[in-house]
Amino acid sequence: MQITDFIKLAAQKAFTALYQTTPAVNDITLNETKPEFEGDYTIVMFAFVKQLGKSPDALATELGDWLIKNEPAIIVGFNVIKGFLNLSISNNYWLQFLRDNNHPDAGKQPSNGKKAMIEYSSPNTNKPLHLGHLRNNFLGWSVAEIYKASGYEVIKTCVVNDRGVHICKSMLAWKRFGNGATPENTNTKGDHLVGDYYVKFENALKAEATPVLEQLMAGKIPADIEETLAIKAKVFIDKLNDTTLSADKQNEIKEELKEIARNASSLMQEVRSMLLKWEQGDAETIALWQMMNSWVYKGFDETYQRIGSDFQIIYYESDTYLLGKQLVEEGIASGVFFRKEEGSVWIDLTADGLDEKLVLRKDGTSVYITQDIGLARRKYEDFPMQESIYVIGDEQIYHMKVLQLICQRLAMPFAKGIHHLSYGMVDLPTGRMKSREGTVVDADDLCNEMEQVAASKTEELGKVKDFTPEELKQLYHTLGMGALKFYLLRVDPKKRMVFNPEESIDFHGFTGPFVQYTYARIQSVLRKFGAPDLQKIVDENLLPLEKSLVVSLEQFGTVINQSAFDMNPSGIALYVYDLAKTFNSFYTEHSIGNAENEEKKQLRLAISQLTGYTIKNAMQLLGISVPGRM
RNA sequence: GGUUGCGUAGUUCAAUGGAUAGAAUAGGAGUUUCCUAAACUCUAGAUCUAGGUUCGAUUCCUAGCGCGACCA
Repeated sequence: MQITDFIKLAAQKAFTALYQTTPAVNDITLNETKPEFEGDYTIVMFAFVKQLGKSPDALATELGDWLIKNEPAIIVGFNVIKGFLNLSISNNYWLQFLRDNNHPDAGKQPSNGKKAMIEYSSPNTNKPLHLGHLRNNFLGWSVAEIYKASGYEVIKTCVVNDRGVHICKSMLAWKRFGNGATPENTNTKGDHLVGDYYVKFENALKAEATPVLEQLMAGKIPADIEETLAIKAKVFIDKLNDTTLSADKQNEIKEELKEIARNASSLMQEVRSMLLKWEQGDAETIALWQMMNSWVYKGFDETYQRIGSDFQIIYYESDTYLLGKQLVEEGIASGVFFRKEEGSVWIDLTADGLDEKLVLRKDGTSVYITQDIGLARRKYEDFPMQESIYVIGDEQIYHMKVLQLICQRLAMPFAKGIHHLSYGMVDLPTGRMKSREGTVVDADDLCNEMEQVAASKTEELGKVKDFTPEELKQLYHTLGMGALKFYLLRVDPKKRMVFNPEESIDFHGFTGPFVQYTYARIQSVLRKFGAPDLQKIVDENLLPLEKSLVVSLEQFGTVINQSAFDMNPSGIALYVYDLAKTFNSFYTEHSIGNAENEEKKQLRLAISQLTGYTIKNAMQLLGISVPGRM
């Protein structure tokens, strides 16, 4: 049991014994004691003052007295300051903790018998991965590791959006401008090659649509435009003549007209007919689609391997996009959905504060949510889990809310365990990434850059002369990825964040490499002095100076559980950085070699070793590896 | 327009309703006979505005301002 849980339970017993009232454990506020006060843990008394009709200080004193009398082995002293009860934990407890936990699995929790599925990454097959995907991947991987460490059986999954308009655009451009280009004959990574043709398509589309847009903006509707588009265009053109509109509104209208111009183009018509052919199973189209997707997958695999990402089950949208229709039919029968007169099918979510939501069009085709319902069911059939976590950007919060509600209405057993781990967009210091303006940061390029900077900074320091080329390559990879992952994971996922390229490759301060450095430093200590001999440490009074570090080490299990509960790796990053910092600070001033006596030396070695284990395990939860030397 | 998220040092991030709001970085001043100076020690600097709830509010509530997202 963690010491914090122990104290809370003890305090609960104390309340029962002293005041015949038993507060819930969660209502007892327990903090680490601030360094300027004496003690290890602090109970805040104010919450109980009113109910018990005593002053905070009187309560604290009575509680403290009871605790040292009834738990003398653990709680050995207390002081009361303005309603805060500061408790001192016995040195012997901490020493025993060091003895019991000095093993490589430090901090990991036993199995809780529950299963969780984590969906992350979920790329489109028309473009290479970019910075936003990296945040997604790192989050998904990390949360999976955190869940494992807190006792879950975890399965990682990925949903590949491999069909639809976007990939048809790349296919069409390749057919038109490709001249038989392949990844091999152009020496280009497959996902990048397909992405290049997507860009070529967009450029060609722009060239075709611009003159049309200019006419529309001038109030003219071209004669060869499709009728439905012409009607729509007229509506917006009329609005455009309204001079009282704000600049924002005018821009909105301009965007609408742009969309119309794009849709009116021959290129978009071809894309749509290509998608239709795909849906009808046209052999030539399918073959092209398979070939280009296979290029993309090969490219993705390379990137995934490099950034450390894998999946136990991969779902392809082309396999699953028809799922869900059956469930809609069943839902109509059971009254969850209703059919409107013109034939479309809806669900009424007004009782939950949302509106009515379409689940099947009047022509019987599905919408996104239909597929997602089907896939949710499929996932459960493949892996009956209690928790189903979706790592998806925060622009889909509404969509995910709807999905969960529908699953609940359909009485799916896992519905309550659906969590949307939403994360904010990654911005650049100059603003948001825009593909149209070419400011998107490519994942492969970024990884290259991180490793190069790691190399040049390391060489500057000149400490790696005895490394083999293979070791160096490995080290630069470890450091570069460590910096990148730590930088993206240290921020609360739900917040939008700024990615500053220069800051991300900084190796000082609150960074991955700082923690990696501390680990390497500890390994160096252990190489020099050997493993600690715990049996040699018998005097518990040696501990006080190093206690803050031991207290932090003991906290690791609590931090894991909290991070799992919040589905937020940033707590781990904060924790491991703080641990590394405390270690560095202490052992820069108090060297192990100069310890006053052998017992003290062994104690410091033991703390160093456990710190090493803990750093390694914590970093593993972030998907970051640590070098033995650097 | 409706729904929703976010506003904290110059900058990037913290703070289950708790003690004097923490870090990092940039700025200023120091520390290399000693296990890794990619380190350490000082120093200066912040809660968008107005109300409310509370013994106590960065946190909860209401309104406003600013930025974003989603929906039509």
